[in-house]
Amino acid sequence: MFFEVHSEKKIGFKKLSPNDLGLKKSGHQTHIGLYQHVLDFLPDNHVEKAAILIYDDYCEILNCDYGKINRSTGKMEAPNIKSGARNEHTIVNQIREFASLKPTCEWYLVWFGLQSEELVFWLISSDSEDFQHASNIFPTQNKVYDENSASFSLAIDFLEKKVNGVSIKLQEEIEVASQTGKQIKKYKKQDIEKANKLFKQIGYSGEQIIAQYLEKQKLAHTISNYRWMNANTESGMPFDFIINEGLEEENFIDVKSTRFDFNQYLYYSDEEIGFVHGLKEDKKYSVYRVFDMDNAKKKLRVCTNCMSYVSSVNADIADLSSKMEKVQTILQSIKIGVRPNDCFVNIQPQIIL
DNA sequence: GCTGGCTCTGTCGTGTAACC
DNA sequence: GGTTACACGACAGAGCCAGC
Repeated sequence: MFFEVHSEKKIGFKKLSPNDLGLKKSGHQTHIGLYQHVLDFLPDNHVEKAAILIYDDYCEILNCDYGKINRSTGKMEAPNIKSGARNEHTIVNQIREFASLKPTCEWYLVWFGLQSEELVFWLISSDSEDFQHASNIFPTQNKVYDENSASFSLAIDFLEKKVNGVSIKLQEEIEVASQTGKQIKKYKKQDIEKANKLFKQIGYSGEQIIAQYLEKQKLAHTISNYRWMNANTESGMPFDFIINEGLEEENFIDVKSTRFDFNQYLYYSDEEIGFVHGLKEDKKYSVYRVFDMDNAKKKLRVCTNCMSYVSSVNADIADLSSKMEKVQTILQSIKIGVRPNDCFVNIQPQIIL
């Protein structure tokens, strides 16, 4: 999701000096020096950018002050990223904090820009597995690699997997933000919009997978029939399928899909809670949780019996709504998130789809 | 292969601002 | 007013390359 290398197609690879790392007591360096011709799309004057720092399994979006030294000749050169104030959470300060924990290691930095003009910094310590990969990819230290270099495509391929792999937590947060509308400052509006689009695609793919699964069940006479509400157009109903298990018995199915693990939060609107709460006793409601959607083998767990949870939440919503009315305020819509393990009494073992 | 000039990068002295 | 932190930029040295 994050990974689209900037069209300048340059990657810098540098061994960091003790002064870069802030490890030399006599040094006063307040920046890490970078090389020219990488991040040339940024202005010469110092600008604050969002940057992703990756170090082993650590991945975080931090502030980064990028710029160049203004020489007396008027030339702008020697690009660098500044440390900022001591307590400021910047790329340089975080790199120096990691380096201070292993003062005997050698440290390397890989950096490049994304099409979104965000920056990526990959910090590597000489005692890490990443260092072995980096040594294979980059045969020469302290060099700028471009698309004509054999290392470039190798590096992009490895870094794409690395960035997408270690940024799972960030992507989970964005998936949540896309479903709830929650504003998180570090994510740009485009990221949320992309995640929202992706989430809708994943939601529809999940429903398609369940439609195929139910078709097989129907042929095996495990169920008598089913109806897919969104097969042609989005129905707007608070459920996705109705399954007929016997002549009269109806089971309302809501398919909740995620690229991540089973226990990622499920999100309900107050309308969905009201619908489930209002079901008659002869009707059933289940969530078909489709997870690991990024893998070739998607997984399913069927979750049933959430009436106790729904009754409690519905009462709380009604109570809150009533209290708001007392101060001439209406409760227009609510989104609630809950982990499947915390709201369903019966959760069936996983099925590989 | 050697030399000299140019470019690039890292180091660190110094001025300034912030803080106590 | 003294101390500390930070930013700026001069300068040294390494690396590169053209000319011989």
